[in-house]
Parts: sequence; structure tokens; C-alpha cells
Amino acid sequence: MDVSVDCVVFGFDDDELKVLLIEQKQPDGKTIKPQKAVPGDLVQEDEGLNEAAQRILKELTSLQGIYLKQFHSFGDPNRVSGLKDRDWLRSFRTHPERRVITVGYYSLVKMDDFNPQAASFAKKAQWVDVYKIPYLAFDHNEIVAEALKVLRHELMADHIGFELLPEKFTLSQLQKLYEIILDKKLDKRNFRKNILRTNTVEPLEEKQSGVLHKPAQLFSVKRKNQ
Amino acid sequence: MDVSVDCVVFGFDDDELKVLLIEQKQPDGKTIKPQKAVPGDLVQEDEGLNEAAQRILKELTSLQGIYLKQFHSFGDPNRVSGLKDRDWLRSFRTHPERRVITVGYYSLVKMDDFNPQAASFAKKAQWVDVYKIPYLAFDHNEIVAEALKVLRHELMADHIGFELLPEKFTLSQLQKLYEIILDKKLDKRNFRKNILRTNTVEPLEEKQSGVLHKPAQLFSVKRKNQ
DNA sequence: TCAAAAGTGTTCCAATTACACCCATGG
DNA sequence: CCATGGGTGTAATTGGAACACTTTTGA
Repeated sequence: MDVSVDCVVFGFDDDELKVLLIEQKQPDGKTIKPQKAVPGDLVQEDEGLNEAAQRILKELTSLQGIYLKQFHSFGDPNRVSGLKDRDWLRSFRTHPERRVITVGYYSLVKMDDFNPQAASFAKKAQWVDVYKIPYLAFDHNEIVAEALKVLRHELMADHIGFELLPEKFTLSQLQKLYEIILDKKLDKRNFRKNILRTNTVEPLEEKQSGVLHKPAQLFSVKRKNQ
Repeated sequence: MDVSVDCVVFGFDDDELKVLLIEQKQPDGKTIKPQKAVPGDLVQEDEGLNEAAQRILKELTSLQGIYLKQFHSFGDPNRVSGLKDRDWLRSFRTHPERRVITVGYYSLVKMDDFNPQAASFAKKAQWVDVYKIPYLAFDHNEIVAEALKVLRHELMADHIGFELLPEKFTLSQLQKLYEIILDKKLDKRNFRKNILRTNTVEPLEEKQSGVLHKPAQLFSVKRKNQ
């Protein structure tokens, strides 16, 4: 039995919530219609799960050192039994027929920190709108759906999510981020009250400029010991 | 690499919150000082994780059909590297040196529904007070601690826990259950308000008898379609 | 002067906390 | 009649939800 890690990387670009998908590399000579998938790979013999998640994400996307959290494990015996899935695995895995149990991780990044790069076994990585995800390889649709559920829950409970914004941001940008992730409108005044009460952001002595309306106060994430 | 499932079974007996532990069976002829552990075993080639958890729990404890939920996976490469742990594994596993990644499940049962029975590879199963857990095999102390954290969270969020009581119970019994699991005192009036508001229990036309004080109203769990 | 988003308070309701006395029974 | 746990209500506080107008800037 093999164990893999799959990383559901959510990205934000001021307008949309996206997921980072890779396109499965075509084996030389053969023509398998490529499928999209979440970046993931087998855990190596000597590494922990978190470690593996970091390594795999780095290998496939060059992202490192980011918030990356285990959320669920998927072990249906038939999760990798689609015909295409098996063909693709046969094209480069040492033991393509082995059952694989996968541990799901998710993560949040801001997209402009990061230029997806092709990795050894994927033709390319790409951002896909989270509300327009195509049919993915294996059980990755289910994995992404579960990750999104957990992300929303953690966003509300722990107010993670600042990572997704530039260093200086306006509260409207932050609100938009929440709205996009939660997929619903929020009340401006209540949102501001809530965020300011958490004491996790602080106003800078700086405002927007060059905008066609009243310039907004800029904020930054408050450092821990301050 | 192998995958196992470990089941943290919490039991309640009117007074204490306990965890079901097994004592590792001694191999014939050899004398290894037995250690306690949470019931767990390898996932078989053709079964899903939930299925495996149910099977293993049943094999080791004869419990079946209970609330059993995945909560976290543990994959530290050294989680099974204690000397005793390796000795013990060598005594009966086919591939004792293989790395094992385990998926943790937890469960809630009422203790008097259930008489722990010895199983093929364990000398005996026993209930141990959750606040007096000895040093366990592998990383099982960590697994139990994590399970307890999740249990408390779910208890508050979803008001699970009725399973732990007899069919007819008083609100004081239920409150005691919460207090023991959460390890803190609760206010009687507020507790009753909260529970009754959830609409998950209903009063019976019956009271306690034979007690040396005012007899309490008995309640039962409300059936879904009612 | 207009368009566009920024910024700001109050009211209402629901939920949570703290708190103390009388009641019914068996011995 | 006493000891034991059962059972009950209210006031204060807190957090969340709804809601509309004025301000500042660049074009």
C-alpha cells in the first residue's frame, strides 16, 4: 500500500478564489488525454506527512513555507480505479497498481507571489476558478470540495486569510476576500467591527492614492509581539 | 509502507470518562513486558478506511455500528521506533520493520453496553480513566490526546454524547456526562436551557424511584421524525 | 459637479452568564 | 424532620444582524 499527500492550494487575486491544478504529463510516445489534478505525490520512506506535503508542494509549484494543514485522509479502495487514472499511473509510477491512500492538505496563498512552474511530471500548473472546476483525476473533486469546506470553517473561526493579501491592504480588499471565499455578501460595517475587534490588523500612516474615489486607509497584519 | 487505523473509544460509566485500551499480547516463549495501546491494526488491501475502523474495532472489542469518526492521520517516520514497539511488532507482524502511517478514529460508547473481550492478539481490553492514562505504545498518548480535543469540540458543536447514557436518563446524568468529558463544572439552569433548546431529548411520563431525594424526570433521546 | 468607493453608529434581538430558593422523596 | 439532589426564573451583559448617509478624491 502506498501513501500520498495531495495539496489543495487556494489562491486569491483580488477577484476570484482559485485552486492550483496541474495537468498530468503525457508519457512519451503515448497519447493519453491529459487530466487535471491537484498537486500530490507519494510520501517518501523517511519523511513525515507535513514534511512530504511541503516537499511535494515545493517540487510542483515552488511554493514554500506557507500555511499548510492536514484536513482529512481519503482511502476508498477504488479512489484510483478510473481507467484514465490507471493508464496515467502506469506511465510513470514504479508500482502503478498499488492501492494509494492519500492525506489531504490545504493551503492559502496570494497568487501574485507566485508564478506556477512546470514540474518534472506535469506539463504545467494553472489557477482554476474554484467555482468552475472541471472533472479532475482520481477523487480530486471530492478532495477539493472537502478542503473548501474546511477552509471556510477555519476562515471564520481563526481569521486566517490575511496571507492572501498584499502587505498593505484596505479593509474593503479584506472584505472582498472573505466574500469570495465564503461565496456570500457581508455587511461592511459589521465586517469592519469584527475584524478590528480581533486585533490582528493595524492601520498604517498611509492611504491609497491614484484611485478614482475617496482613498482608503491602508492596513497591515499586526506582528505578534506588539 | 503500511496503513493502519487506530480507534480511540471513549466510554462513560456515570462517573468517569474512560478509554478502551488493549494490552499487547505476549509472543509465545518470549517475555516482553506488555504495553497498553489503543485498539488498532493494519488496513486490509480491499477495504476502505471507515470500513477498516469498524472491522478492527469489532474484532478487538466486539463493538459495532457505533459513531466512529476519522479525526486525524499520524505519519511521523519514527512513530513506531521505540525498542519495545519494534520487539512487539516483530513478534507477530508479517513486515514488522515497515513504516506505518495511521488514521485515527474516535468513538463514544456507554460502557455497560459492552464487556471488553480478549481478542486474538491482545491479552485483554480494559477501560482506563482518561485522566490517568499510562505510557502507551507507539505514539498512542498523542493520538488519545488529539482525539479528546476533537471529542470535546464535537460534543459542544453537535451535542453528540447521548449515546453514552442509558435509554432513560435524567438531565443531571446528562450534565454530569458533559462535565466529565469537558472536565469542568457547568451551571445547572443554563445547561438545561441549552439542552432543551436543541430539541434532541424529550421527557418521558416517568420518574426515578427509590432514590433518597426528590425523584428526577426521566428523558430519552428524541427520534428523528417526530 | 459627478462618479465611485470609503467611512461611520445605532437599534434590535438572541444568546450567554451569573445567581438562590423551594420541592419531593426515603430514611 | 432531615438530608439529598431535583427543579425553576430573572436580570445583566455580550455578540450578531440590519440598516443609510456623508466624505474624499480624480476625472
